[in-house]
Amino acid sequence: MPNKNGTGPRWMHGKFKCCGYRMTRPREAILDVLGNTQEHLSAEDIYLAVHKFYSNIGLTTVYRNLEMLVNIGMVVKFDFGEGRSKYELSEQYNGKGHHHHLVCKKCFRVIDYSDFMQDEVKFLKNTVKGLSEKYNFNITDHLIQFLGICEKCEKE
Amino acid sequence: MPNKNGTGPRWMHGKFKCCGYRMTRPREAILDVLGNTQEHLSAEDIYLAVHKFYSNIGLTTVYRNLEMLVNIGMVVKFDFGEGRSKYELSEQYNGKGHHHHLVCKKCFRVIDYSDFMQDEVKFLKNTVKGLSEKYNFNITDHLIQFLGICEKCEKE
DNA sequence: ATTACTAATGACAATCATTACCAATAGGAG
DNA sequence: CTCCTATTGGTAATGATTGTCATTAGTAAT
Repeated sequence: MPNKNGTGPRWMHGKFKCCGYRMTRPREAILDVLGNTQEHLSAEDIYLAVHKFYSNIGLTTVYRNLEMLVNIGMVVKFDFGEGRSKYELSEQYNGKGHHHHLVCKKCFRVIDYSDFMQDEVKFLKNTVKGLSEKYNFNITDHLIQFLGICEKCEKE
Repeated sequence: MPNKNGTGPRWMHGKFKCCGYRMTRPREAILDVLGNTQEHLSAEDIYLAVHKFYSNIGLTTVYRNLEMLVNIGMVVKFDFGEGRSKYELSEQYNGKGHHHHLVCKKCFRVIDYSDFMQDEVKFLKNTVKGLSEKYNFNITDHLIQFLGICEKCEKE
């Protein structure tokens, strides 16, 4: 599984070393799983996927590495209100680019969108600058999410 | 404590009946606590506050009622990444009006802001309409949050 | 007021995601 | 190849939230 069709985790061996981390099999496997899906995976989803190939990699290790990957900015952690976190590669690595989510409050289905970004950019530019100054707050990220009822749930 | 300085929970006796719910002491107390703070409270915070006045109200009841209040739209539940949810009265009731949050990733301090809303409104108008149509998604809410490092943590 | 019906409660146990611990293992610099 | 120490895996612990169930208390109708 590692390096499946050449897109494997060779990406960031460099990045890891820079940050003082070692490249290990669990890390390789976790990044591979995240790199080969369009879904938003939970820690357990990732554990199960990884487990098929390396049955000795433990859930604890998956959690630990996800935390580390979030810290160095390679992975983003989301809470869609399901009671467990979901993870995806950050926008430099995920092939989706900058996007946000539509979340169904009923079934928790998540739709990625990257439409209307010109409006968002305009809005953010002003707002981030203004808020940073007014509140002396070093803004590094934003979270934009639209909640509601998806097409399927609406019909029921 | 109920009806402290006249702002008590008489508000919504009507609302409750409409929805088929009964007005009970725990509900009154929970709404009172939420109505008399500017903080973002956890279920346990609320339990402790309520407990001072009515020591027989249980934590389970607090959870159950918060869930119900969220369902009927009187309370909003937030996840700021601390591992437990925070609650506040929804914007019709909280006296703050429409606002969003600046969240410190380090200490989890939360700053409410309601600045630059004209930019937000413009952005939302277009985007909500466009997304609803494109994805056949009935958008009822949005979540906008800015993350970063607060003034205090920046200094450390 | 009193009654009767059922929503709501409180105490406790159970669940489930996430973390802490610790002895054993394995990157990788030299 | 060796050594140092980051990393691991298994298990136990934690902590927020939810399920259970017998008891209590709103409230609509009498």
